Amino acid sequence: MLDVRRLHLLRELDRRGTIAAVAEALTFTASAVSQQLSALEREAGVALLERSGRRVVLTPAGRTLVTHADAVLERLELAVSELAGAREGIGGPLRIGTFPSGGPAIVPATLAELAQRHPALEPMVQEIDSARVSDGLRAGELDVALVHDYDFVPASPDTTVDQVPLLEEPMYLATGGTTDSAPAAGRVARGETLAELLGPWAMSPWITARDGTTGHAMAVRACLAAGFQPRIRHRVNDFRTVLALAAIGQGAGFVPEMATAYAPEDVVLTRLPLFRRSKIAFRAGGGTHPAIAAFVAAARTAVAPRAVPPR
Amino acid sequence: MLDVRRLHLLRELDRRGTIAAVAEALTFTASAVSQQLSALEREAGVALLERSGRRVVLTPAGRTLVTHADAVLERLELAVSELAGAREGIGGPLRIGTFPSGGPAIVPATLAELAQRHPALEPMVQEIDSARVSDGLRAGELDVALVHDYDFVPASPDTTVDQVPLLEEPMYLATGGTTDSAPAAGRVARGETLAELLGPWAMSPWITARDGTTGHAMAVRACLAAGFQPRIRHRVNDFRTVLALAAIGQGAGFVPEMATAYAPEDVVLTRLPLFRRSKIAFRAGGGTHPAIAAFVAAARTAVAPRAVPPR
DNA sequence: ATCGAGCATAAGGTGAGCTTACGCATAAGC
DNA sequence: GCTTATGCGTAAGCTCACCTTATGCTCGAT
Repeated sequence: MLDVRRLHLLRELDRRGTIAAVAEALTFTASAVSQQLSALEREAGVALLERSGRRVVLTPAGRTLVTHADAVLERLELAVSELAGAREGIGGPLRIGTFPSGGPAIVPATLAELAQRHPALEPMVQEIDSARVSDGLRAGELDVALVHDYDFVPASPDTTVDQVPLLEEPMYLATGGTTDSAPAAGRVARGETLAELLGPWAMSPWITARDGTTGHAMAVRACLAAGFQPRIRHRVNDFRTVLALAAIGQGAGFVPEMATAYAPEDVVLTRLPLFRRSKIAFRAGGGTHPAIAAFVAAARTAVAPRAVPPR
Repeated sequence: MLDVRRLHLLRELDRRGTIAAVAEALTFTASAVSQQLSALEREAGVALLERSGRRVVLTPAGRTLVTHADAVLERLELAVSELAGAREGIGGPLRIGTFPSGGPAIVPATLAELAQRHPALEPMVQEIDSARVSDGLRAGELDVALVHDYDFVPASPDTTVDQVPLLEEPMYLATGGTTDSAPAAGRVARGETLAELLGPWAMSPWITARDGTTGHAMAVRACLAAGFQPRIRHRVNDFRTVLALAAIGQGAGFVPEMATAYAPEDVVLTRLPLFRRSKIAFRAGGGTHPAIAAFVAAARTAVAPRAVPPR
């Protein structure tokens, strides 16, 4: 019988790319991982990896074996969830990951709701980039996470992670009355196309999230879709800072609806036909875990009435 | 993560009923199994077994966990099969179980076919009662097995074992010309009902397979369906012996079509609307294993043209 | 050319998991 | 009713699988 712990290592190798990274993620030495993968190859009787430069890559046989590993581990996760359901009461630690802007807006309300319903639960919140969430979930550093994606930035499909929708917010264009190169017209009416709404700000400086984030990618691609390449002047992730900068005429930026509550008086907000979708992610098979189900329910209550209705 | 080896033990406990039986089957001591199951309960955080007299029975949580164990182990079996497919060439030992009457008829022809196609394969044949086949497969003592069932004796469904049909044979009634209480009529025409065909022999002595076999159960139930309780005089499994006894007027018996090739001259054979279905069984998920697929193909060739056409 | 990253192997320590030994409870047998 | 056998659990000890440390090799980058 194939050793499932070793299959787990192979799966992580497929995801993370190097033995060293797998070892680091699972707090082993690289030597231990290398030895176990060698043992797995012996069990399998087929070459699963081959060296490529100073790294290793999976052979076709190795990659198909990873798909089986995914299936096995998902089923084990489901079993764990059902066992947790069989234990009476919901309690213990729950490791929650959240994208940074979820911190002030969604998380506190959710945790308050959760604490009221399940006092024995010990939530542990940790900010984490959406891109690193799936690694964190698989490594067991997280049990559940708030993530989001935007139009123009499709989330990469990942069979090891399940997601349920939580919130769908329109994005707003934040601009100031006295922007360097602002058009003459002030507020623009709703309902027009993205190109029409963003076009007037084509020559304006822009405020986006930092490079490498999905927010940054969204901003650039939205502007490209509107027909121009944005000149990015400021790169900040915090939406309150974005709003403050826009208010003093330092450029145009995108903010989600949630952040508009913090908008200064003199910022001009234009609703865009562009959406940010917040979701709750957890390990595939973990949806039936009572603590995770409780978190989902609490989050939905906390963001109500703006929540996406449960399927 | 739940330990899959322990889940395997739990599954075997569910199937075999006692820890001692599991230990015996997997060549452990009962103590080792007991300790591992205790550890599994600790992992699970829920009671999985409880004592009942001097045995243990699974709790509801334990039973649902077994269904997950089945799924996980099936997927692992599938993974092993695909790995074997990735290895070039088919070779190594193949442990084959067969019901006793399959020995002379099907097995040699299949093995000859198999040896011709895959000389590196080392088939190992072992007679085994159909009732014990699924235990043998799960314990790894067998890789593939010839089994059969009869009308009136439904095979118990078992999700851990997959089966493919091989052969469907009519059963024949074997009688002698001078049976103690034979009816006047000799050979009976085909196509009549079971009651009409068996009825004349209601008062005859009968020759059936030994108690506790499916062949015995089939005989009794067929006679009951025909409206009488058979008086069983001889209990032998070997169909050639059944035919010889019937020929000398010692009673009526059932034989499958395959056995009719060995019928003595003076035995009377009557085709019955009653069938024996031979199948090939293997561990769930093992159907894609190249050696098993090769065995199935060879067996089909060997029994052609009487084989059930592949689906 | 030098250095660092990444992987593999050798050698050694340690804990998980096995066996043996024993005790207890229950069911069966006389 | 007492004895016996069966089945399970715990205690103690041993062994080997698996991890760490140490070392070397290869490849790519500066």
